[in-house]
Amino acid sequence: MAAGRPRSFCKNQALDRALEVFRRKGFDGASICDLTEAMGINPPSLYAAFGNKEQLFCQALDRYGDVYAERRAAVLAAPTAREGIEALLRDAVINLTDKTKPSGCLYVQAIVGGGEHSACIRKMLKAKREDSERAIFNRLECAKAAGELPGGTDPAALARYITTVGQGLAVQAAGGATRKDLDRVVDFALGAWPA
Amino acid sequence: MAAGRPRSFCKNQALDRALEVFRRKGFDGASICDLTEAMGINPPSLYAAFGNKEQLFCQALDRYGDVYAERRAAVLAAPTAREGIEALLRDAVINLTDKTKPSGCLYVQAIVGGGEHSACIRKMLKAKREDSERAIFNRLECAKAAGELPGGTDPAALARYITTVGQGLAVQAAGGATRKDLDRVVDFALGAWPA
DNA sequence: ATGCTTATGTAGTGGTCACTACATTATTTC
DNA sequence: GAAATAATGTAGTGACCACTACATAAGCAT
Repeated sequence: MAAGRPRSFCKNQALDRALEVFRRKGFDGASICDLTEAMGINPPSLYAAFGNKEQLFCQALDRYGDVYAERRAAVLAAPTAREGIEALLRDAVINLTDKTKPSGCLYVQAIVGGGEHSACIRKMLKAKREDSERAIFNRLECAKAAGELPGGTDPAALARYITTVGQGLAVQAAGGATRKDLDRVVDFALGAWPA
Repeated sequence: MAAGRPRSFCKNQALDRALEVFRRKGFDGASICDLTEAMGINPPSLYAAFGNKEQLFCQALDRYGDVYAERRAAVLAAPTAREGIEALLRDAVINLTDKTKPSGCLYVQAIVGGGEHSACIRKMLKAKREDSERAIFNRLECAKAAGELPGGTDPAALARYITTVGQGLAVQAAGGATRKDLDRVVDFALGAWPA
């Protein structure tokens, strides 16, 4: 069994480059030419390594989601749920307004943008969205069990509210809002915390 | 001076059809063929009446914005700011989840989606966004003057928070959230109202 | 070294894109 | 009715799209 010529580029690094292009131009707006140029490879290498444009997008979404799932887990591990959620939103603001990258969130863009994605992409979007909301929900349920939340609080609804605020922040960032603007939004958003 | 052959279609109705296509497919995803088919006209008529694809999109955005500006003004006219804002968000939920139309908001989609729009489109998006936030801000300032809000409240920040929640709702709707889901989000969001 | 396997670079493929030339038709003005 | 004007339908235009055929290069096993 022979092993063949080795790949001359790092798959994850290429994915990160592709992700940036998708983030800046959207799925439809990003051409294979844009992508290959940013990734530093030629079309046949892209297709050999990633399948096609949709599958490349899926893999970029997957990687992007994994990276942020780690951060999410880290900030949610704060002593109290309230601190964890605040950290989550503050962290989101920082990421969304990071000037070294295109503003906004790839997930929000993919959900709202195109609209007619393939089944593979829709599935991935749904899964990652649910992962995120479930992580928040779990933290809240845990908090409720610990007596941090009033008895009447619905953790699922609160989780969805927090998710919605996060998505709103992503839209704001894409529209050019500053970090200061968004931090004040977070201040207000946390005012909804059940007392 | 002669007047020429009259246009055989209603410009506003054609704009509404175009708007629906853009809303469903996004700017990049909507082809001229998609548009002309939905509008019931041929390409030369489209170009003669609207200029080009970008200008058509601009005009669709303009019309869309005007329609919702009216609704906004109507609901914000409620006796108190708190009632007005609640009505605004409840109305948004209803519109965003209207099953007879593609879910979501064209503005949010345009802001978050593509990314590399022409100057004309970016200008329009910015203007409409500011119109919306200013309408909320004005209502809040008026409320503050009337003693409805605590002295320390920053109407600009509150207006941005409300706008952000509305944008988050649009993302949720685009992602398939139900009216019930979003109404519960609004319940929480209003919990942030300064006391 | 030779054969096997896999990645790479060059150079395209058909298809669709936004957009338009042109002849024709419909309407108003004179 | 004739001239002027403007919208319409047919049928394209070159450009760019996602994607690939093919010859070559680079590594491993023997």
